[in-house]
Amino acid sequence: MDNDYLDNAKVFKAFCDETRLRVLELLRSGEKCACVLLEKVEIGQSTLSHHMKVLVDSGVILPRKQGKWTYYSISAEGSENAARLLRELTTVTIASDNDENTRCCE
Amino acid sequence: MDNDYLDNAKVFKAFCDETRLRVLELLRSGEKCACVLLEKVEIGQSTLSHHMKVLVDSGVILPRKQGKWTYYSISAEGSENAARLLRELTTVTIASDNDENTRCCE
DNA sequence: TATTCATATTGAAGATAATCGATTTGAGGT
DNA sequence: ACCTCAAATCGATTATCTTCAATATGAATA
Repeated sequence: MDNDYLDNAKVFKAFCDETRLRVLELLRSGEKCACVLLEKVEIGQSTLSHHMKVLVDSGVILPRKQGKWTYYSISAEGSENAARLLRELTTVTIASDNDENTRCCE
Repeated sequence: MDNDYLDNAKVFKAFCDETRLRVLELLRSGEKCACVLLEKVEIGQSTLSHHMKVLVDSGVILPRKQGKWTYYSISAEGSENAARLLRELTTVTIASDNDENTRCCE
């Protein structure tokens, strides 16, 4: 129950940081190796690793290990899930202006 | 340019915090006065005010002042903007698996 | 198994965000 | 004008996030 809020918040953490938005933008043109991301975004290796973890945990980014390298790509499923969730969170269930909840302190 | 990242990040900050997700959920059933939100979410008055500012700044929530009271509601326009932006940020422009960017370190 | 290299993890620093109590602002009512 | 009350702002504290350097892990190779 309470965890739902935290789980949902986690999804959108992917889009809340400048560096992660930069990484996402790079991945829009296709799957990339971590080393490629590292040389394009100006941050340290451990910092990139941390951000990739946040992105993967959000479900928006998919990791693929191949030998020593890790490749990352945008997950269509994860993205749709995020979009669907955002819509859910902002869908007004009752449009009535005379809603009892509207009035207060009177 | 650089500000785009920060501006975009700001939109999704609305969904990154447990308390703000609680407020959003309450607003799904229609416009609410700040005092109603205050008694339903267990936080201090100044804290609620801070969160409402973040929500309004994201564009997802619309404030309406009426006398001493402020009413808040989910903005359909702001929500659609956020949904559209999320889709934009996660849309892969080139689906090709043979993308030159995929390969690295070889 | 020893070495190399890519990535993950750890630990510590600094930056940003959340929270609260106290005060201020601003609109209504007396 | 004064008082009242809702909401915003301020100042300080605590918590969370970002970042880096150093170290550990784990896969490939010699």
